[in-house]
Amino acid sequence: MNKNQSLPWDHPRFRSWIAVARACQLMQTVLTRELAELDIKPPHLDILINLYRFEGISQQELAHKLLVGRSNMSMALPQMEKRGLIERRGDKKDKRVLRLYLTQEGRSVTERAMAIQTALIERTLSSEPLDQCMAMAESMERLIVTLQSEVREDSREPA
Amino acid sequence: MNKNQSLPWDHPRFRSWIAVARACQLMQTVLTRELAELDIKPPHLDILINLYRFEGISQQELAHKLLVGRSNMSMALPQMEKRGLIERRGDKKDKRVLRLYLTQEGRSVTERAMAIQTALIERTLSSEPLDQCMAMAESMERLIVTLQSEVREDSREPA
DNA sequence: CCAATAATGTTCAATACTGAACAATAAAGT
DNA sequence: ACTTTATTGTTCAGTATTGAACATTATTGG
Repeated sequence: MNKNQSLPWDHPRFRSWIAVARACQLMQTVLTRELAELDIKPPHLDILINLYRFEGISQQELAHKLLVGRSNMSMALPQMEKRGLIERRGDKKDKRVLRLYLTQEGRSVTERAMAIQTALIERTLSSEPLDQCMAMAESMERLIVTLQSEVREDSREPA
Repeated sequence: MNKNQSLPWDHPRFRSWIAVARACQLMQTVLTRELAELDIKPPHLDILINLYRFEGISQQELAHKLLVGRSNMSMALPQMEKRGLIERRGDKKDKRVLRLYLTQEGRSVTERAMAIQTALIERTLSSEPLDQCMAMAESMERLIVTLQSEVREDSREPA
């Protein structure tokens, strides 16, 4: 490895990505703080939002969407069920799978939490022109595809 | 909250940010996997890189740069010291502060890990035009400034 | 039908992160 | 000088995340 020439922070793409990662981390921090009034944390919000969009999803599918392990869901979901935010009902056809639903309370909390998150994002990104945001989104979508194929290279998840 | 009109995923900035967050998460997953051969994880790499750049930094300063709590460093650094990657020496002037240094081994591991990370980023971002990357970086820098001011609003960290 | 294989969710031990309470040291105010 | 306040790092209990081993149920191949 050379003296100075190849230091990572001299690579423009490296610097760019570090900025992305840092912004994400900060956004997470601020979001955590703002969600505190609803007494939920970002991981729970991610779950709620997915249940809001995809009623009756299974634990496995949910874990896959969130890029976390199944055991994660097995720990988190019973908590949320005890808090009355969600419900788990066994699938009629397949006794192995548990299908997930929001309760009335869960739906209400989710809507308030999404309002907070959306407001934070709109506020934070408001200074960036819309076409710049869109361009960024397209870049990120491409990255996601690339990275997902790498992830699936050695963990044999079907989709 | 309206029926359909104000669903978060209809907001372009919201969608953009979700993509950013997802890409970050995936990048982290892949990086974790690729760093496994050096037996370190991303949080340790972040520490190592900062020690590489800023020799003799204090634990407090390091925690601040990494956006984590001081207790985090108090847990992580002794481990890394036992592994022979870093050294902690008391400051001559101020007996409270511990200054951090890479060992020879630590420097070597850091260089190999940075090579892995840089390669991953270059490979993943290679399909994005450089000026697009730079534009993204500038957007992110602005976000970081905005978000940092929010973070400092109620945690009285000086800088 | 029955054995082997796969899929789904659970449990458990290990690891990581946080915030609050704490001990030691330094700086400021009197 | 010395009392008060601030700073630095540590400890601890609580929570989150992971991967491996496991139990239960489905599917597949004879």
